Amino acid sequence: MGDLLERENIEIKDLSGRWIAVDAFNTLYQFLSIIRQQDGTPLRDGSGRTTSHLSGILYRMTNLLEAGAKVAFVFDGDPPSFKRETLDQRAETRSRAEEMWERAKEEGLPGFKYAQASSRLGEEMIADSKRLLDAMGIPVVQAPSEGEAQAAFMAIRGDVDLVASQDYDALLFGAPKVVRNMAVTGKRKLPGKNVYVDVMPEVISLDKELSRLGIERRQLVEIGIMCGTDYNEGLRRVGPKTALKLIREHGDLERALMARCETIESAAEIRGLFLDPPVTDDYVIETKKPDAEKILRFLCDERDFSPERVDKAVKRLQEAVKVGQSTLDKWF
DNA sequence: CCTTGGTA
DNA sequence: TACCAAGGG
Repeated sequence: MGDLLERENIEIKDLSGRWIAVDAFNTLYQFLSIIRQQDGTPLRDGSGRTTSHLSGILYRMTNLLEAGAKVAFVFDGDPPSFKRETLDQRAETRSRAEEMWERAKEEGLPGFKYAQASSRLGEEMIADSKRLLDAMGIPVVQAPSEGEAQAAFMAIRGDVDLVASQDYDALLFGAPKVVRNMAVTGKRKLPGKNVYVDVMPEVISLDKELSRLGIERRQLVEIGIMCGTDYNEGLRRVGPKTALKLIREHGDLERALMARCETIESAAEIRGLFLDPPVTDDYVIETKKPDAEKILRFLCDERDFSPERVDKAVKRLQEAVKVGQSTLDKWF
Protein backbone atom coordinates (compact mmCIF):
# COMPACT_ATOMS: atom_id res chain seq x y z
CA MET A 1 0.00 0.00 0.00
CA GLY A 2 2.87 2.31 0.86
CA ASP A 3 4.31 2.11 -2.66
CA LEU A 4 1.18 3.70 -4.06
CA LEU A 5 0.77 6.62 -1.71
CA GLU A 6 2.67 9.90 -1.66
CA ARG A 7 3.42 11.38 1.71
CA GLU A 8 4.25 14.88 2.83
CA ASN A 9 7.10 15.27 5.29
CA ILE A 10 6.25 17.38 8.30
CA GLU A 11 7.87 18.41 11.56
CA ILE A 12 6.50 17.75 15.01
CA LYS A 13 5.91 21.45 15.52
CA ASP A 14 3.51 21.42 12.55
CA LEU A 15 1.19 19.37 14.79
CA SER A 16 0.76 22.32 17.16
CA GLY A 17 -2.90 23.00 17.87
CA ARG A 18 -3.99 19.80 16.13
CA TRP A 19 -6.00 16.97 17.68
CA ILE A 20 -4.51 13.57 16.96
CA ALA A 21 -6.28 10.24 17.46
CA VAL A 22 -3.55 7.72 18.18
CA ASP A 23 -4.05 4.08 17.20
CA ALA A 24 -3.19 2.77 20.66
CA PHE A 25 -2.40 -0.88 19.86
CA ASN A 26 -0.22 0.08 16.92
CA THR A 27 1.74 2.55 19.02
CA LEU A 28 2.08 0.26 22.03
CA TYR A 29 3.38 -2.58 19.86
CA GLN A 30 5.88 -0.17 18.38
CA PHE A 31 7.13 0.77 21.85
CA LEU A 32 7.17 -2.83 22.97
CA SER A 33 9.23 -4.01 20.05
CA ILE A 34 11.69 -1.12 19.98
CA ILE A 35 12.27 -0.09 23.60
CA ARG A 36 14.60 -2.88 24.64
CA GLN A 37 18.07 -3.41 25.94
CA GLN A 38 20.88 -4.47 23.68
CA ASP A 39 20.24 -8.15 24.47
CA GLY A 40 16.58 -7.80 23.52
CA THR A 41 15.07 -7.73 27.03
CA PRO A 42 12.28 -5.18 27.38
CA LEU A 43 12.33 -2.71 30.28
CA ARG A 44 10.84 -4.38 33.34
CA ASP A 45 10.03 -3.44 36.92
CA GLY A 46 11.28 -5.32 39.96
CA SER A 47 8.52 -7.91 39.71
CA GLY A 48 9.24 -8.65 36.06
CA ARG A 49 6.34 -6.68 34.59
CA THR A 50 7.15 -5.12 31.21
CA THR A 51 7.33 -1.33 31.29
CA SER A 52 8.69 -0.38 27.84
CA HIS A 53 5.28 0.85 26.70
CA LEU A 54 4.95 3.08 29.77
CA SER A 55 8.31 4.67 29.08
CA GLY A 56 7.26 5.27 25.48
CA ILE A 57 3.94 6.82 26.47
CA LEU A 58 5.41 9.08 29.14
CA TYR A 59 8.23 10.57 27.10
CA ARG A 60 6.79 10.65 23.61
CA MET A 61 3.45 12.07 24.68
CA THR A 62 5.17 14.67 26.85
CA ASN A 63 7.15 15.76 23.80
CA LEU A 64 4.08 15.84 21.61
CA LEU A 65 2.03 17.86 24.10
CA GLU A 66 5.00 20.15 24.62
CA ALA A 67 4.96 20.78 20.87
CA GLY A 68 1.36 21.95 21.27
CA ALA A 69 -0.45 18.87 19.91
CA LYS A 70 -3.62 17.48 21.52
CA VAL A 71 -3.80 13.72 21.76
CA ALA A 72 -6.44 11.04 22.34
CA PHE A 73 -5.65 7.30 22.47
CA VAL A 74 -8.05 4.91 20.76
CA PHE A 75 -7.98 1.30 21.99
CA ASP A 76 -9.17 -1.75 20.09
CA GLY A 77 -12.31 -3.58 21.17
CA ASP A 78 -13.31 -7.04 19.94
CA PRO A 79 -11.65 -8.02 16.66
CA PRO A 80 -13.93 -8.71 13.70
CA SER A 81 -14.51 -12.43 13.13
CA PHE A 82 -12.65 -12.26 9.80
CA LYS A 83 -9.47 -11.49 11.71
CA ARG A 84 -9.36 -14.83 13.54
CA GLU A 85 -7.02 -16.53 11.10
CA THR A 86 -4.63 -13.60 10.99
CA LEU A 87 -4.53 -13.40 14.77
CA ASP A 88 -3.85 -17.13 15.08
CA GLN A 89 -1.09 -16.81 12.51
CA ARG A 90 0.50 -13.93 14.41
CA ALA A 91 0.36 -15.91 17.67
CA GLU A 92 2.10 -18.77 15.88
CA THR A 93 4.81 -16.47 14.49
CA ARG A 94 5.30 -15.00 17.96
CA SER A 95 5.82 -18.30 19.69
CA ARG A 96 8.30 -19.39 17.01
CA ALA A 97 10.19 -16.11 17.58
CA GLU A 98 10.12 -16.80 21.33
CA GLU A 99 11.75 -20.19 20.75
CA MET A 100 14.36 -18.64 18.47
CA TRP A 101 15.12 -16.00 21.08
CA GLU A 102 15.56 -18.68 23.77
CA ARG A 103 17.91 -20.61 21.53
CA ALA A 104 19.91 -17.48 20.67
CA LYS A 105 20.32 -16.71 24.37
CA GLU A 106 21.46 -20.26 25.14
CA GLU A 107 24.03 -20.14 22.36
CA GLY A 108 25.09 -16.58 23.14
CA LEU A 109 24.08 -15.38 19.69
CA PRO A 110 22.44 -12.03 18.90
CA GLY A 111 18.68 -12.39 19.27
CA PHE A 112 17.33 -8.85 19.22
CA LYS A 113 15.15 -9.38 16.18
CA TYR A 114 13.62 -12.54 17.65
CA ALA A 115 12.94 -10.66 20.88
CA GLN A 116 11.19 -7.95 18.88
CA ALA A 117 9.12 -10.44 16.93
CA SER A 118 8.00 -12.08 20.16
CA SER A 119 6.44 -8.85 21.51
CA ARG A 120 3.10 -9.54 23.15
CA LEU A 121 0.69 -6.88 24.34
CA GLY A 122 -0.91 -8.38 27.45
CA GLU A 123 -4.07 -7.32 29.28
CA GLU A 124 -2.10 -5.86 32.16
CA MET A 125 -0.03 -3.75 29.77
CA ILE A 126 -3.20 -2.37 28.22
CA ALA A 127 -4.63 -1.58 31.66
CA ASP A 128 -1.34 0.04 32.73
CA SER A 129 -1.29 2.16 29.58
CA LYS A 130 -4.83 3.41 30.15
CA ARG A 131 -3.99 4.17 33.77
CA LEU A 132 -0.93 6.22 32.82
CA LEU A 133 -2.71 8.07 30.01
CA ASP A 134 -5.56 8.95 32.34
CA ALA A 135 -3.15 10.28 34.95
CA MET A 136 -1.43 12.34 32.24
CA GLY A 137 -4.78 13.87 31.31
CA ILE A 138 -4.84 12.21 27.89
CA PRO A 139 -8.32 11.03 26.84
CA VAL A 140 -8.80 7.30 26.26
CA VAL A 141 -11.41 6.15 23.76
CA GLN A 142 -12.64 2.55 23.71
CA ALA A 143 -13.49 1.36 20.20
CA PRO A 144 -16.25 -1.24 19.83
CA SER A 145 -14.02 -3.10 17.37
CA GLU A 146 -11.01 -1.89 15.38
CA GLY A 147 -9.24 1.13 16.87
CA GLU A 148 -8.23 2.45 13.45
CA ALA A 149 -11.85 2.40 12.33
CA GLN A 150 -12.93 4.34 15.40
CA ALA A 151 -10.08 6.83 14.99
CA ALA A 152 -11.00 7.32 11.32
CA PHE A 153 -14.63 7.90 12.31
CA MET A 154 -13.57 10.57 14.79
CA ALA A 155 -11.50 12.26 12.09
CA ILE A 156 -14.34 12.11 9.54
CA ARG A 157 -16.65 13.77 12.06
CA GLY A 158 -14.06 16.49 12.59
CA ASP A 159 -13.44 15.72 16.26
CA VAL A 160 -9.76 15.14 15.50
CA ASP A 161 -7.54 16.43 12.69
CA LEU A 162 -5.29 13.42 12.19
CA VAL A 163 -5.03 9.71 12.84
CA ALA A 164 -1.61 8.48 13.98
CA SER A 165 -0.65 4.95 12.94
CA GLN A 166 2.15 3.19 11.10
CA ASP A 167 -0.45 1.15 9.20
CA TYR A 168 -2.33 2.34 6.14
CA ASP A 169 -5.56 0.70 7.28
CA ALA A 170 -6.87 3.94 8.78
CA LEU A 171 -6.98 5.35 5.22
CA LEU A 172 -9.08 2.42 4.07
CA PHE A 173 -11.40 3.14 6.98
CA GLY A 174 -11.70 6.66 5.58
CA ALA A 175 -9.35 8.73 7.74
CA PRO A 176 -8.82 12.00 5.81
CA LYS A 177 -5.27 12.40 7.12
CA VAL A 178 -2.91 9.82 8.57
CA VAL A 179 0.38 10.71 10.23
CA ARG A 180 3.20 8.13 10.39
CA ASN A 181 6.57 8.15 12.17
CA MET A 182 5.23 10.51 14.78
CA ALA A 183 8.43 10.45 16.78
CA VAL A 184 10.42 13.40 17.95
CA THR A 185 14.03 12.31 17.74
CA GLY A 186 13.60 11.27 14.13
CA LYS A 187 16.07 8.40 14.22
CA ARG A 188 15.24 4.82 13.54
CA LYS A 189 17.35 1.72 13.40
CA LEU A 190 17.26 -0.08 10.08
CA PRO A 191 16.03 -3.65 10.46
CA GLY A 192 18.93 -6.03 10.79
CA LYS A 193 21.63 -3.44 10.31
CA ASN A 194 23.25 -1.43 13.05
CA VAL A 195 22.66 1.84 11.22
CA TYR A 196 20.43 4.76 12.07
CA VAL A 197 18.61 6.74 9.41
CA ASP A 198 16.69 9.97 9.65
CA VAL A 199 12.97 9.29 9.74
CA MET A 200 10.63 12.24 9.35
CA PRO A 201 7.01 12.30 10.41
CA GLU A 202 4.85 12.20 7.29
CA VAL A 203 1.21 12.86 6.44
CA ILE A 204 -0.88 11.07 3.84
CA SER A 205 -4.03 12.87 2.69
CA LEU A 206 -6.75 10.53 1.52
CA ASP A 207 -8.63 12.82 -0.89
CA LYS A 208 -5.42 14.07 -2.44
CA GLU A 209 -4.22 10.53 -3.08
CA LEU A 210 -7.56 9.35 -4.42
CA SER A 211 -7.75 12.16 -6.96
CA ARG A 212 -4.10 11.72 -7.90
CA LEU A 213 -4.69 8.02 -8.52
CA GLY A 214 -8.04 8.74 -10.14
CA ILE A 215 -9.95 6.27 -7.97
CA GLU A 216 -12.59 6.32 -5.24
CA ARG A 217 -12.23 5.14 -1.66
CA ARG A 218 -14.17 1.98 -2.42
CA GLN A 219 -11.59 1.17 -5.10
CA LEU A 220 -8.68 1.90 -2.76
CA VAL A 221 -10.25 -0.57 -0.34
CA GLU A 222 -10.49 -3.09 -3.17
CA ILE A 223 -6.82 -2.58 -4.02
CA GLY A 224 -6.04 -3.21 -0.36
CA ILE A 225 -8.04 -6.43 -0.39
CA MET A 226 -6.26 -7.66 -3.53
CA CYS A 227 -2.87 -7.05 -1.88
CA GLY A 228 -3.94 -8.51 1.43
CA THR A 229 -5.28 -7.00 4.66
CA ASP A 230 -5.61 -8.03 8.29
CA TYR A 231 -8.70 -9.97 7.15
CA ASN A 232 -7.52 -11.77 4.02
CA GLU A 233 -4.36 -13.03 2.38
CA GLY A 234 -4.49 -11.31 -0.96
CA LEU A 235 -3.67 -12.67 -4.41
CA ARG A 236 -0.40 -14.37 -5.32
CA ARG A 237 2.06 -12.03 -6.98
CA VAL A 238 -0.27 -9.06 -6.78
CA GLY A 239 1.12 -5.97 -5.06
CA PRO A 240 -0.21 -2.40 -4.94
CA LYS A 241 0.95 -1.51 -8.45
CA THR A 242 -0.68 -4.51 -10.11
CA ALA A 243 -3.82 -4.16 -8.01
CA LEU A 244 -4.20 -0.51 -9.04
CA LYS A 245 -3.81 -1.49 -12.69
CA LEU A 246 -6.41 -4.24 -12.35
CA ILE A 247 -8.93 -2.02 -10.60
CA ARG A 248 -8.45 0.73 -13.18
CA GLU A 249 -8.84 -1.78 -15.99
CA HIS A 250 -11.93 -3.56 -14.66
CA GLY A 251 -13.53 -0.91 -12.48
CA ASP A 252 -14.21 -3.03 -9.42
CA LEU A 253 -13.03 -6.01 -7.44
CA GLU A 254 -15.64 -8.49 -8.67
CA ARG A 255 -14.86 -7.86 -12.33
CA ALA A 256 -11.10 -7.84 -11.74
CA LEU A 257 -11.33 -11.23 -10.00
CA MET A 258 -13.60 -12.62 -12.70
CA ALA A 259 -11.16 -11.55 -15.41
CA ARG A 260 -8.36 -13.42 -13.63
CA CYS A 261 -10.52 -16.42 -12.73
CA GLU A 262 -9.66 -15.97 -9.06
CA THR A 263 -11.64 -15.59 -5.86
CA ILE A 264 -11.08 -14.01 -2.46
CA GLU A 265 -13.05 -15.45 0.41
CA SER A 266 -15.50 -13.00 2.07
CA ALA A 267 -14.23 -10.19 -0.17
CA ALA A 268 -17.55 -8.34 -0.17
CA GLU A 269 -17.88 -8.55 3.61
CA ILE A 270 -14.31 -7.32 4.12
CA ARG A 271 -14.96 -4.38 1.82
CA GLY A 272 -18.12 -3.70 3.80
CA LEU A 273 -16.14 -3.74 7.01
CA PHE A 274 -13.76 -1.05 5.71
CA LEU A 275 -16.54 1.11 4.28
CA ASP A 276 -18.93 0.82 7.22
CA PRO A 277 -17.12 -0.50 10.30
CA PRO A 278 -18.56 -0.77 13.82
CA VAL A 279 -17.84 2.53 15.57
CA THR A 280 -19.35 4.53 18.38
CA ASP A 281 -20.09 8.19 19.05
CA ASP A 282 -19.96 7.42 22.76
CA TYR A 283 -16.65 9.11 23.56
CA VAL A 284 -15.40 12.30 25.13
CA ILE A 285 -12.16 13.97 24.15
CA GLU A 286 -11.12 16.87 26.28
CA THR A 287 -7.78 17.84 27.71
CA LYS A 288 -7.44 17.37 31.42
CA LYS A 289 -4.67 18.58 33.67
CA PRO A 290 -2.08 15.91 34.42
CA ASP A 291 -2.22 14.49 37.94
CA ALA A 292 1.44 14.69 38.96
CA GLU A 293 0.88 12.75 42.16
CA LYS A 294 -0.86 9.87 40.38
CA ILE A 295 1.82 9.63 37.69
CA LEU A 296 4.64 9.57 40.23
CA ARG A 297 2.91 7.12 42.55
CA PHE A 298 2.16 4.73 39.75
CA LEU A 299 5.41 4.86 37.81
CA CYS A 300 7.87 5.23 40.69
CA ASP A 301 6.19 3.34 43.54
CA GLU A 302 4.57 0.57 41.50
CA ARG A 303 6.69 0.27 38.36
CA ASP A 304 10.15 1.26 39.62
CA PHE A 305 10.74 4.29 37.40
CA SER A 306 13.35 6.81 38.53
CA PRO A 307 11.63 9.63 40.48
CA GLU A 308 14.08 12.20 39.10
CA ARG A 309 13.32 11.35 35.50
CA VAL A 310 9.57 11.07 35.96
CA ASP A 311 9.45 14.29 37.94
CA LYS A 312 11.26 16.09 35.16
CA ALA A 313 8.85 14.77 32.53
CA VAL A 314 5.83 15.66 34.69
CA LYS A 315 7.07 19.23 35.13
CA ARG A 316 7.40 19.57 31.36
CA LEU A 317 3.95 18.06 30.93
CA GLN A 318 2.36 20.49 33.37
CA GLU A 319 4.06 23.41 31.69
CA ALA A 320 2.90 22.20 28.27
CA VAL A 321 -0.72 21.96 29.38
CA LYS A 322 -0.54 25.38 31.03
CA VAL A 323 0.85 26.95 27.86
CA GLY A 324 -1.76 25.14 25.77
CA GLN A 325 -4.57 26.53 27.88
CA SER A 326 -3.29 30.10 27.84
CA THR A 327 -2.89 29.89 24.06
CA LEU A 328 -6.50 28.75 23.90
CA ASP A 329 -7.57 31.62 26.16
CA LYS A 330 -6.06 34.05 23.70
CA TRP A 331 -8.31 32.69 20.98
CA PHE A 332 -11.59 32.68 22.91
C1' DC B 1 11.63 4.59 21.48
C1' DC B 2 13.74 8.61 24.55
C1' DT B 3 16.97 10.64 28.01
C1' DT B 4 21.35 11.23 29.84
C1' DG B 5 26.08 12.10 30.27
C1' DG B 6 30.54 12.00 28.11
C1' DT B 7 33.41 13.89 24.44
C1' DA B 8 35.33 17.40 21.12
C1' DT C 1 26.51 22.84 20.22
C1' DA C 2 26.50 18.53 18.03
C1' DC C 3 27.30 13.92 18.20
C1' DC C 4 27.62 9.32 20.19
C1' DA C 5 27.12 5.32 23.42
C1' DA C 6 24.87 3.59 27.08
C1' DG C 7 21.05 2.90 29.94
C1' DG C 8 16.30 3.27 31.20
C1' DG C 9 12.93 -0.40 34.38
